[in-house]
Amino acid sequence: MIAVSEHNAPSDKHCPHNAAINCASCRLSAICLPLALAQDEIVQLDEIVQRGRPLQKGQHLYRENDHFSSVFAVRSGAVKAYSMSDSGEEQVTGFYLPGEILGMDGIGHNRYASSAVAMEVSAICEIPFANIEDLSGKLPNMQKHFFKLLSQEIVEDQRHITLVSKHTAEERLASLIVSISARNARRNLSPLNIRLPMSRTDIGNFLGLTIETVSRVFSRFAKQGLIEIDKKELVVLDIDALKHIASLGH
Amino acid sequence: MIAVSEHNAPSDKHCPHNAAINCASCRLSAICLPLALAQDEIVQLDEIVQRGRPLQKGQHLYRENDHFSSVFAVRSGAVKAYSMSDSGEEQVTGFYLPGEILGMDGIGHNRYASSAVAMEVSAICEIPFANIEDLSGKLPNMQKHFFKLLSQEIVEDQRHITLVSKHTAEERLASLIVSISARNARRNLSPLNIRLPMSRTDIGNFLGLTIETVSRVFSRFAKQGLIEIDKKELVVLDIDALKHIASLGH
DNA sequence: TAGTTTAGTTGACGTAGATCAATTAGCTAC
DNA sequence: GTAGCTAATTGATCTACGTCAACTAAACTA
Repeated sequence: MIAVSEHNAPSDKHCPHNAAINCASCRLSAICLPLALAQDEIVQLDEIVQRGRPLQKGQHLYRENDHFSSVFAVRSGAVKAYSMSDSGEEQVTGFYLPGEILGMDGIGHNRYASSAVAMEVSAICEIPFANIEDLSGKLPNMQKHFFKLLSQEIVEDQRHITLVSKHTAEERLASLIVSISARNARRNLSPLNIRLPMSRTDIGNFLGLTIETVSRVFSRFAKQGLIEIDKKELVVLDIDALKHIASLGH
Repeated sequence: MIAVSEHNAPSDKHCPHNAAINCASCRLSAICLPLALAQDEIVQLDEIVQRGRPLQKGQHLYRENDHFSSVFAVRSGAVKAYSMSDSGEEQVTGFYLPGEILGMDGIGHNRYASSAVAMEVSAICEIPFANIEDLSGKLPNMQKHFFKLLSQEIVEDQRHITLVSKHTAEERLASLIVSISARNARRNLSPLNIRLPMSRTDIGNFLGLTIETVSRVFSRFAKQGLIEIDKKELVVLDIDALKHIASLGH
């Protein structure tokens, strides 16, 4: 099936280190950090990127309150970020797919404001932030891009606030499906055949719903012929209807 | 009363332009942009800051989708940011008090993602972002500070997501009161005698509640002896109890 | 192969907060 | 002074989603 996340692809499974020897040759370069840089600048970025062993499912990339030192790019797999409130309940703050950057919440106070854990086997690029700051002083493109990245995360978080505070369960779930579909498309994966890397619990937590409500809404969408869903395998049958539901007012 | 917002102070009302001839002498310098800069760097910041006429209540600073060019610092008064969803409903995304920076949501796509409107007569400093980028290239302190500012806004937005998706009406409102109280304290205003610059409608919208629920919770807090409230005049009687409620789990 | 654990589904019922509606109190206009 | 507004409060009722509980089906293990 075309939509299976690429961490299952042989290349990643058998030689994860070779999957991207450098940023210039990485197949995510068009959507990841190199996006904003010129050829010779990518070389400089490349020198500071660290490519580690792949993370196993359940392994943490960093934990809330850890000393902040790096941001991370997902190369394959999927990562979940979550924070713990004073009262001990978990809040999933984001899902990160290949080409996406996480860890930027640590810049403000030199400590990560959230924990990040692999939801499946994942290859990760680590970029020490001190090096990013140096490079940003030298390369205006780099500085501009990071300002943009941070600002875009603000905008997304504000959209998410609207989603969870003003929208129904159906609108929230439709919105998540549409978002994942669009992010799949950006990576040249099928936007209609999706393997959800996260559990119902994570989805519910992220959307401010219970697992039961998530399950019921999935069932309702299936009954209406908008999707087919079997555990984590999701087939989108009517993306336009979902987009319409996602953009509905309350 | 000590807690009245300083836009009512004669100095601001009668000579708003003299209130801060430059950043170095501005009484908000300890909490605003100059915070992170050395003396000689503040001079450079000062050269790019534009201090305009005060905004009247209801006047806009910028509107959603306007071309992005500047970020703004509130010098006196209070500003509300809000965005309009596809479906036309308003979402209040933040309240900005003196010393606070807004407009950074525009960096990512060169258009403001929200509108900003004065909730009362407000003096505003405008800082063209192109100049900030230039200056950030030259002054590492400046670059670092802006990265931090952006990151902190991300962290705050994520806290707000938790607030509206996992907390009760009482916890949300207690949280807002505690936040405004703390921000008053930062400006050396009374943390217990507060003049709320925003309407019940704005509070409800910001917290994901209806105006009726906001009103009822205020009344309940008053009945419990935690606050006294008369329209926009709020006296905090038991800040510890409010902090406790604000940090409660769901 | 049965026994336990974990993720997900579905149903019955309860509740926090929304909705609808009536009332009050300032404010402006004339 | 009173008519018309708008912001806020308070009460009565409704409902979307949460809670509690029973059940199914993988997946793990011993």
